[in-house]
Amino acid sequence: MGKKISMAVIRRLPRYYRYLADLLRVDIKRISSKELSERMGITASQIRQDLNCFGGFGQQGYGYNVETLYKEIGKILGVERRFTTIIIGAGNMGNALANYENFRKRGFDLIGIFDINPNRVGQYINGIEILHMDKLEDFMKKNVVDIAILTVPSHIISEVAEKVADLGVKGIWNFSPQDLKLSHNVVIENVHLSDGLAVLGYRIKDLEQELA
Amino acid sequence: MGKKISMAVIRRLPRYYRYLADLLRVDIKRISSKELSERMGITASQIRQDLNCFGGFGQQGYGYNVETLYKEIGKILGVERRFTTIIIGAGNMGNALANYENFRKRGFDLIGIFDINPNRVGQYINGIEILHMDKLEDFMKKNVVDIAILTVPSHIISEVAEKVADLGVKGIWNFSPQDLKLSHNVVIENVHLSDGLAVLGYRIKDLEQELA
DNA sequence: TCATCTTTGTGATTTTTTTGTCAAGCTTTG
DNA sequence: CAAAGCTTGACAAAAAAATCACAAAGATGA
Repeated sequence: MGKKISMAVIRRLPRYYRYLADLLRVDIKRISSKELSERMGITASQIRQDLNCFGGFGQQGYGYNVETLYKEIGKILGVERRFTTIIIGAGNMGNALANYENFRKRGFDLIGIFDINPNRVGQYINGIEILHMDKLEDFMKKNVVDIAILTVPSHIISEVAEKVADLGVKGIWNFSPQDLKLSHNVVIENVHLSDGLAVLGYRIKDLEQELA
Repeated sequence: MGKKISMAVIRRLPRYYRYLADLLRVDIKRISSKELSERMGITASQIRQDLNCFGGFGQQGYGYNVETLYKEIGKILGVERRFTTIIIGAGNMGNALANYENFRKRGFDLIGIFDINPNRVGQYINGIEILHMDKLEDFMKKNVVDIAILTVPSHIISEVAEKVADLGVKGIWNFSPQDLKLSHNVVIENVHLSDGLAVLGYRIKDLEQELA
């Protein structure tokens, strides 16, 4: 019955969602796969095939209703459901993420921030008090935490990951350069910012050689 | 002659590079595609094929010399060449990136930080003074800047991008939620952190349904 | 209302990516 | 130094992803 949808498609959904939000903002009511393809720089065919994985949102001769499509993709991504998150590691990156307003709009509610540094504990970020890691277990017993955002140093990442997994998080967003792998039934997304930068470097070198 | 190497392969290189760095750190001298495949969770066949795109670094019956391979991949990625970078936008994310020590190790040297906020201008991050955007043009005429890291609000992103492109950057690392597209010969990597989070949300929902 | 246009959804086709297989060749060991 | 054991590189096969192409159906406009 449920034909599995490929990750390639899933990873494009947030991008569709962003473009649709842009259209909504400028009050465009309908859009054809052709026009969207021009804006996004992908083929119309791919757009139609992607969207069709989730059901026929379009209408022949008309295209897609922007608002409907936006809501549908939001539903697929879980914006409606909402997820609670905590940040562990209130360093520079943790701080930046805690201040990122967009997450809330996309369905993610930050409900706790933890650190081990006594200078940080007790401070507030974006209205949320930084708690000591000692309080983590207690906190997670009193609150449902869907996602742990880990911005801790590499050398403790797996220890912290194991801990939050044991305490019942459903997903981990890992910002440490160390890849994470757990046995638990926990979904993991590893970020690796510098990988993107490295690819940028490669592409620059490549372009230079091509032009030379 | 030069058969083009696919992006799929390129995007895996930084990951190989990280794993090799780990091996070096624990003083492992040689590694077979088989063992590396077990550590990385991909097939040995893929590793051999990936590495072979750039030349035969391995040796039958022995495997790959970790140090050699590490250096070779570093060369491919441009670590040897090094790139100069500036950060535009000294907000939370700009601040976090400016403090990220790993970039230097990976071949990227931060040489300037710019902002428009008078409270930020004059402050130092990681030993670098935040300059006012007014100084950007002058700075870029006196210094070769390879990469501009843009952590500015969406509504000014394309303006800033155009500017740095005109002033000669070769690459842009874009952290604004708005996709960038320029006509110039400038390489662009869009980051979109929240897309990753959205995918995490999807995968959690998906797993829950599967288990239900 | 009818004819023309537009645009979707879908199956077929092509391209790309990943995986499997094995001869060739180096390493290791006694 | 010969035999046994590994492991690569290359090619073939399979799988996955992207693109093409078109019938079907609604939209538009006279």
